[in-house]
Amino acid sequence: MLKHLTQLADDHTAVLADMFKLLGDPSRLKIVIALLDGPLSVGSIAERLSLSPSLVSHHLRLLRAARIASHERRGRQMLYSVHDHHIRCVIEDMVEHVTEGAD
Amino acid sequence: MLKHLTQLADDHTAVLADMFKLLGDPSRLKIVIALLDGPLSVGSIAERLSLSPSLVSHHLRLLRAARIASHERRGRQMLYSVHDHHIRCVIEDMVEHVTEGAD
DNA sequence: CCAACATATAAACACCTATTCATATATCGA
DNA sequence: TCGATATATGAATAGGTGTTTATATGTTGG
Repeated sequence: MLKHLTQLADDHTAVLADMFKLLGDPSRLKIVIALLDGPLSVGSIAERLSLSPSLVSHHLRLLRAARIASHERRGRQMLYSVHDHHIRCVIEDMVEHVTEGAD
Repeated sequence: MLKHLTQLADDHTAVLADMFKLLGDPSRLKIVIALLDGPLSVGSIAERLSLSPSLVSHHLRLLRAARIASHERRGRQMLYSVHDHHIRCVIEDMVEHVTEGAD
């Protein structure tokens, strides 16, 4: 178990940073937040967020590679979901940080 | 109060994304993690992480602007600290996501 | 005031990445 | 199988960004 964050090895922090970087793009963050509400197809995400299906697909591939999103085929479409609940915690904590910061 | 993350306006998610983007750089993330252990001067951060003081100063300016870090003068050096506790939560949650993902 | 130290700032560069456009793959209905 | 739909992939590009180098600002002690 990890007691102090300072014990993190360099390559671990690199992986961590990669995760944060993925959430650091507005389009991708919106996609993740949309997925938190429940599984969605590529097309419905694109429509909701006014993004091209191609762009959404690109982003989803990265999110999948980082285990942030998972996918499952449903007919001719792909249903994407958020892989685990920690992502929701991460985002909610950051929302609190931002809203508290607003004086 | 915010019930669902999907209620976030576009400009709010943009601010959120900016926060994540800041943690998305390895050097900056290491700086933040180092600061979680307690206040540090620019020079000591640079020494600890083997980064140039100039680079550390650059990053700290961005972290300050995002209210992730705060600073206070102590003699001729500046003591930097993490602004609030949510940042620690965010990072710890992400650590859990990453370590769980490793099968 | 002056030298030494600590931090900040500015410009420049190399690298990365988000987006678009075009094309490919895959699934279903007829 | 064929056309239509849904998603994925590849190349190309424009804009952004981390890092370095050089210089400036500010603080302490003499």
